[in-house]
Amino acid sequence: MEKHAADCGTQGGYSCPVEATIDIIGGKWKSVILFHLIDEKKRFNELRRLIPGVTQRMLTLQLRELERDGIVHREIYKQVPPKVEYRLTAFGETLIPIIHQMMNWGMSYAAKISEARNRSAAEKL
Amino acid sequence: MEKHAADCGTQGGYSCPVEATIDIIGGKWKSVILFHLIDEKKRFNELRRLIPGVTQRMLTLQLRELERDGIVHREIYKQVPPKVEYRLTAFGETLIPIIHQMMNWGMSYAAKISEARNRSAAEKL
DNA sequence: CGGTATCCGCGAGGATACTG
DNA sequence: CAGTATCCTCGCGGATACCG
Repeated sequence: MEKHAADCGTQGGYSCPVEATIDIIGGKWKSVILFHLIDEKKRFNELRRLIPGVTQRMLTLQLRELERDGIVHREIYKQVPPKVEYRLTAFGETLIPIIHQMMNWGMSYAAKISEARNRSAAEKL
Repeated sequence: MEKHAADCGTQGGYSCPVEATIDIIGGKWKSVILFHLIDEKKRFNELRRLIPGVTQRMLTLQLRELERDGIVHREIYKQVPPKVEYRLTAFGETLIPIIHQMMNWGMSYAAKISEARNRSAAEKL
């Protein structure tokens, strides 16, 4: 690693700072999970209900990755029936501004996307 | 579509606004491409050089998707040797705040990620 | 309730070669 | 220079079944 960081601030094996970020939140469901954890901690099946498209398996996997990366904390209550709560860690909370920005953008322009895609799909005929 | 938007502002077939956003910029290289297009338009091989990990094929594919979604514009100069420039559209520029936020986060915390991953990898032994 | 375990298809994405 | 075209692999992610 002798190169003097071409143009971005190269760190941690990424060629560009946004690459690191997308590596963390780029999973299919991660940003959505984080979105739902912003306000308050949630139980596993709560998240499942909040995210209609996700399967149990995928929710588990994505949560495990977020846990590994130090973004969410998994609290297990030793009782029957079991109870597990997920919440953002302090580190995870540093992502909130990004999620908020993504939420705002999505609310403003989600409609335009379907529009643009329909247009280009129509042109293909 | 009769449901009254559970909790997020449901639009365009997404259950959550951030889902729409990640659908646009969630591709493996899209956010990095956008990052490099923020300041000024770039030629194809310029982008290749700026993004060491990307293959020619993937760069093309990701650019085509961004073009389809109305995020980038592709300007072809009819000459030999060919010259093609990519730049953000006005719509694409609405994503700049998100990219900036991702860049800032990446610069601040990219190091912590490798750290967290190394730790959890070490625990697995 | 909150998960694993297993099987499997499909498509994202890499490698290589060729082209206008 | 800026792409297609083709082939191939790998692992994401769905479906289903079972467990503490």
